[in-house]
Order: sequence, then structure tokens, then C-alpha cells
Amino acid sequence: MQLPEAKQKFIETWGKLGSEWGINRTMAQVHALLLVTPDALTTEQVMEELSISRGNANMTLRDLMSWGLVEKQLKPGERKEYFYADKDIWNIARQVAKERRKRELEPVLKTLEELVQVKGDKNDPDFKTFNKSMTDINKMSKNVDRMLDTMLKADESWFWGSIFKMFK
Amino acid sequence: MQLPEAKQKFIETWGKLGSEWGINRTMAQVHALLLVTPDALTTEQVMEELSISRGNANMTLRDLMSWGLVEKQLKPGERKEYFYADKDIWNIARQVAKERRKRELEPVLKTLEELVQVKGDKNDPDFKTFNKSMTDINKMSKNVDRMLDTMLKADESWFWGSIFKMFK
DNA sequence: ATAAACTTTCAAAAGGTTTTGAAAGTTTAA
DNA sequence: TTAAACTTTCAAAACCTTTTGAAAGTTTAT
Repeated sequence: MQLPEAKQKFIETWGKLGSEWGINRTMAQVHALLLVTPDALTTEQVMEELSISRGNANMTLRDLMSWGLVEKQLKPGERKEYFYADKDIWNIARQVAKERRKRELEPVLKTLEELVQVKGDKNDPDFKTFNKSMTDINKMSKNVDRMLDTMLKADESWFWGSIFKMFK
Repeated sequence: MQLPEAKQKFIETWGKLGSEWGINRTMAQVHALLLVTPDALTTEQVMEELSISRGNANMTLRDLMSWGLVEKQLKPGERKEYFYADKDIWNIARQVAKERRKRELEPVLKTLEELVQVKGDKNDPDFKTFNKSMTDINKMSKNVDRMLDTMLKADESWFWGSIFKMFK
């Protein structure tokens, strides 16, 4: 396989994976494009490479910046804005974990906390089942939250090292 | 908050979380309903509780079975099929991890393996960037894969215990 | 064999999300 | 100023996914 074809394949694959995990396909594709591009690209170049409209490119690049995955670069003497993606995969993973935790896990944790408090008749099977599920899901969610916290603070090799020591 | 309202809130919350993570909202809602219901429900009851059509209920329940989250129960002397969800949250998490790994991570790993093999000019910045990204993403994906493997084989309390020992 | 009870299918409709592109807005240079 | 270069907006269109519901299929009891 040649480089241009391989890039294309990566962009497709990353886009598909993104959409399976609730990330807009185009956003994942733009990110993939920037990941395999050594230097920063303009909106124009992103539009060109992926055959998408100006509006789409603009909005997607802003989204990627709000996720902390892409940064704007201004070159001296130039009006155009350039976009550059951090290529450090551990940083990327942490950044995504951090954002999804804040956007999605935290609100759920808050709701579960309320639902665990719901009182009812201890002999009512409906209540018993509800209460047990809420308690268990709440515990697991908190564990996930703590694991993410560990990951966010950790250095890559230390984190995986510790994980794999689990089965030494 | 009263039990019926609380159930409703859980169903909503779980549905929203599901859709944020690429799982059909209705599927997550049906699963949530079964999680807070002590006994097995018929298609009819699911339709009723969530105000969805027969076709939708049928297809969603089959999907949940294919994910290994719900099982069909037949009661002696009855024609109707009943659907029951395993309430063990660790089992559920493992089952979801197992399926998503098989359906989504494995194909990506296979593609990355190919993309890492792509040869090119070591002085070409395009090639260097592509190759580094593929190598790094491949390594991280393999680590995730191994972590999932550990999780799938593990007992709940042992797994979290080991995770939290990481920061003792 | 028949009919009632129940499940499955799938084309069409509804609903939701993403994309477009032209217009409006902004910044910079002269 | 003015106008060129560039970015942002957003209503409408395109696209994609989900849902519906009636019809077809299946199973069981008589």
C-alpha cells in the first residue's frame, strides 16, 4: 500500500470508529487528517483534502479545539489561520477521557446520586430491584470515575505498567 | 422523589448516556426498564411502558439478546415470551466490553496492523508523521485490548482493588 | 385442518443529525 | 475610508437512523 492510500484508509477507519463511539464522523476524519499531517493546515486545505464545505470545516475545527485536540496557529505575516493537532496519543486519550468524563459521566453520577436516595418499602420487590440496581450502578460509575482520575494524572508508561502488573 | 418517577428518570438518563456512546436510545431505555423490573416482561408490556411500537420492541429485544444482556424466558403453560435482564452490573459491563471489543476494536486493530507495515522514505516528513502516528496508535490500542482482556477474565472486586492499589 | 395467539418482517414515514453555501461579519493593509 | 482576505453563521437541504404498523409468518391447541 502506498502512503496516500494508507492515509485515506486511516481517515476512513478513524471516522468509522468515531461514529461508533458517538463522535461525529467528519470530526474524527478531520482529526485523523491532522494526525497524519506534519504541519498545520488551513481551513481551505482541510476542505480540499476531505471534500467538505467551508461551513462544515469551520465548525468541525472549532469543535476539535473545544475538545482540546487541535490548536490554531498564526504564522507571522499571514492572515490565514492554520490548524495543528497534537500528535501525542497519550495526551489525546487523556484529553478525550477528560472531556467525556466532564460532559457525560459527571451528569450521570449526579443523577444516580439522587436516585440512590429514593426511599421506599423494603418489602416491595419493585423498590428492592430499583434500589439494588441504582446502588450497584452508582458504585461502578464511581469506580470508573476514580480510574479516569488516575489515568488523567498518570504518565503513560507508568499507567500501562501498573495495569499489566495486575496479571504478572 | 417517588418510585415511578425515579424509574422514569433512570430510563431517560440511561437512554441519553447510551446515545452519547453510540447505543440506540431505545435499546438503552428498554435495558434500563428491564434493569429496574424484578421479573421478566412481555413484548406487550415493554411496548406499553415505553410507548413504542411492536416492531420496535421486537427488534430492540432481539438486539439486546444479541448483546447478551437480555434473555428470553418461557413460562410453563404460556405461549408468550418473557424477557429478563441480568441485574449484575459487573456482568453487564463485561458483556458490553466483550462485544464492543469484538465488533469495533478488533477490526481497527487489524487495519492498524496493516497501516503500520506501510513502507516509505524515512526522510519524507509526511511518511515520518504517518508512521509515528500509526505506531503509537497501534501500541495504545493493543494496550487497551490487553486491559479489556484482563477485565474480561477478572472478578469485580479484584479488578477494582488492583486499579486502586495503583494510587495507594 | 383450522383458528387463535403470538412473533417477525420490512417498506414507508417520521425524526434526528449533518452538511451546504451564500450572506453577513470581521480583520487587515493600503 | 475602502476593499480584499478571511472567518463565522444559520436556514434550508441532504442524508442517515429509527420507528411504525400492517401484513406475513409461525406455533400451538383443539
